[in-house]
Amino acid sequence: MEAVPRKTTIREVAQAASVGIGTISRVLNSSSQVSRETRARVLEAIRRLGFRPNAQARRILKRRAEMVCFLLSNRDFLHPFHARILQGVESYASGLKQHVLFAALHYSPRTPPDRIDLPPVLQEHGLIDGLILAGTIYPNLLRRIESINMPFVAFSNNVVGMGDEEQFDQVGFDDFNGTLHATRHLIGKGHRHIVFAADVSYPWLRRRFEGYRQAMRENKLKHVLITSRNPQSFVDFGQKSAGRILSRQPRPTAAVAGNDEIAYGLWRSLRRQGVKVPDDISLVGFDDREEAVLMDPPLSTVRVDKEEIGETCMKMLLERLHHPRMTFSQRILPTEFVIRGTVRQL
Amino acid sequence: MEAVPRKTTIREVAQAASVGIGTISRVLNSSSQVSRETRARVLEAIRRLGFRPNAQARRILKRRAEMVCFLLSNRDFLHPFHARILQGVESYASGLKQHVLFAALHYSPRTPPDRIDLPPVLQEHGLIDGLILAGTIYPNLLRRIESINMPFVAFSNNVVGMGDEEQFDQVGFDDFNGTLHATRHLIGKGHRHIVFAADVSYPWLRRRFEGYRQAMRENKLKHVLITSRNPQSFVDFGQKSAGRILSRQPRPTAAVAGNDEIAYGLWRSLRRQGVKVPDDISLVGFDDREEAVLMDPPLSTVRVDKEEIGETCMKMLLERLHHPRMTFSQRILPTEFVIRGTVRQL
DNA sequence: CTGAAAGCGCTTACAG
DNA sequence: CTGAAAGCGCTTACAG
Repeated sequence: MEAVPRKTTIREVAQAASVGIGTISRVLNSSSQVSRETRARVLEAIRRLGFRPNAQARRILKRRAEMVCFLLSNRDFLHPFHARILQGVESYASGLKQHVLFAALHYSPRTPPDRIDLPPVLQEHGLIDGLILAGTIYPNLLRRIESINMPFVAFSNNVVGMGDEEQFDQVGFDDFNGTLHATRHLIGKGHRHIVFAADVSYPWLRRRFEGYRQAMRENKLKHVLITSRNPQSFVDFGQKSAGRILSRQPRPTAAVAGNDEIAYGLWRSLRRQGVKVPDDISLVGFDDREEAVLMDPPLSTVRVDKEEIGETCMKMLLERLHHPRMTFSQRILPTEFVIRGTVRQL
Repeated sequence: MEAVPRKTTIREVAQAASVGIGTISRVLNSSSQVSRETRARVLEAIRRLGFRPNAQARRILKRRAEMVCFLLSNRDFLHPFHARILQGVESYASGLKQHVLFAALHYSPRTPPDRIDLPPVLQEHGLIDGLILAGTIYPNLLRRIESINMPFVAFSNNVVGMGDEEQFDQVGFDDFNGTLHATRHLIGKGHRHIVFAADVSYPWLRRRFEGYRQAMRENKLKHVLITSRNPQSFVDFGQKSAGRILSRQPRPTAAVAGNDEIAYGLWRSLRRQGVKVPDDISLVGFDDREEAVLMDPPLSTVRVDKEEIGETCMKMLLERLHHPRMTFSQRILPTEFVIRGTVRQL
C-alpha cells in the first residue's frame, strides 16, 4: 500500500501563524478567548495551508463520535419506505453536524442474543454514539444491543413479539387511528359492507385491523377479515384476496387494504376480472408509497410522513445521548388520510 | 450533558492480564509475536472486562478511517435505483470491515466549485478515506472534490456536461447497448415502425437514443424521436407522449421508452385511450425498476444490476486508496434485456 | 516474546 | 489572551 500523502497538521499551522497549537485549537473551536488579530492570522494560515483538522483526534478527546448508525434489519433491499426514513435521519443529522452510517443486518428471531453476528460498526467501540434501529425488530436483537451498552432508538412499527413491559426509546406512527379514520371516511360515503384485507399475524397489520374494526363497531357494522393462502408477497396477497372479496354475499362495496401493496394487488386483480375501482368497489390503502399516486385512479390511502419519523428518531437519540438516565419515551406520530380517486360516494 | 459511562481502556486490560499495553495491542492485531499462554491470558482479560478497543485511536495511527462516504447529489429522495446501489456498496464494504456513511448534497451546476457547500463529513479530515459519488454529477462538483484531495469513484451514468478529456474513476452501465439490444429484439419480432420516447437532453437518455438509432440504422429503418412539452416528471412525459405516438402515420407498432417511468406513463395513457399493450402496440422500458414487474402485463425492459454497480464502485475506490497514483479507470457494466409481457410478435 | 517509551493529532486545564 | 505541558487511547519501532 503506497503512502497516503501527508496532510497538514495543527503543528504546521501553528508554526506558520507563529502561535502555539493550543491557539489553533481555540480558533477552530471558536473559543472566545482569542484576540481578533491572532484569530485573523490563524485563519489566514489555515486557509493558506488548506488545513482541515483531523476529526478522529478530536473525537478521542471529546468522547463523542458525532456519528450514529442507521441499522436496517432483515430487509432484502432498502425499501422506499425505509429509504425515506434514512433521509429524514440524514437531513436532520447533517444540520447538527452529526454523521450517519448505514449498515444492514440479517438475523433470525430464534438466534440467542449473544450469537447474533453484529455488523462491524457495532463490534468496535467509539465509532458511533448510538443506533437507530429500522426493519424488523425482535426481542433478541434488542437484548443484544443492550448487552453492548449502545444507546438506541427503534422505529417501532415493525417491532415483533414484544410485550408492553419492554422499555426502550421508540418512534412510530399510528396504525390504529390510520385505518380508523380511513374506515370512517368510507362509512361517511355511505358504505356499509366493508372488508379488511391483510395477514394480521404481522403486529402492525393487526393494529390496522383493530382500527378498522373499531370504526365498524362504533357504526354497528359487521367486520370481515379477508386473508389468502401462501402469498408470495403483499401484492400477491392482494391479488389472491380479490376473488374472496367478490364471492361474498352481499358483495362488499369497499375494501380497506392493510397496506398499499395489498391494495395494488387487489386493484390489479379486480380490474382483470372486469371489476372497476371505484365504480364497482371502493378501495383504500395504507402507507402512501410513491406508487399510490401512479395507480389509475390514484389510490386513496393513509399517509405516513417517513421523513418525520427519521427526524424524530434522530432527535430522540440525541436526547438520549445527552441524558443517559432519562426515562424511556415513546412517540406515536399521527397519520393523515389522503383522498384521491379510489373511493366513491354511494 | 451527563458524563458518558467510562469504557474499559487498554491500560486496564493490561493491568488485569499483568502485561504491557503493547502486548494487548499485539493480541488485538493478531500479531504473530505473542506466546500462546500470554495470548490466552490477554484474551481472557479482554472477555472478562468486556473490552472493545477504541476505533478512533487506532484510526489516527493507521491513517485510515476504514470508512467511505456514499454521497447522493441533487435527489429529492433516495430513489430505489440509488438505494440499491447504496446497498451494493454496503454489503461489499461490510465484508471488508469498511464502513459506509450516507450523505446528501444539493447544489447547482452553476455554482463556482469553491462555493459549493459540502456536507459536514467532507469538511473534516480523516473521517473518511474516500467518496462514492451518486446522483447527478456536474463538472463543478468534481472540481470541488478534487480541490480537497478526496479520492473518489463516480457512478457515471448521471454525469452531465463532462467532456471525454475528463479523467476520473467511474463505474456505469451500458446505456447504448441496452437499447441497441432491446430495439433489435423488437425488430426480430417483426416490428418496423418503432419510435423512441425520451428527453434526449439528458446525456444518458441521449446514449439510449443512440443505441436505438443504431439498431434502426443497421436494419435500414427510420428512427423517430418522440418528445413532449413541459413534462412534470418522467411519468408525465410518457403520458404526454402517448398522443404523439398514436397520431403518427403509419401508426408505430412499438415504442422504446427512455426509462421505465416513461414506459409506465405511456402504458397508462395508452390504456386510457383504449390502446392495448402489447396487442395494439409493443413497449419496452429501461432500468428494470421494481415496479416493472408489477405493471400489467409486466414490462419487458433493460435490466441493470444496481447492487453490482455499488459493489464495483466500492471495489474500485479501495483500489484507488491502495494505489493513489494508479491511472484512472472506467468500468461499463453490461445490461440485460428482460423479456416479459409487453412485446408482441408481429 | 515482551515492556517501556515515543508518538499519532488533537483538546484543555494550568500558569502566566 | 496565550504557550507549554499533560493527556486521550491506541500502535509500533526499539531494546532486551
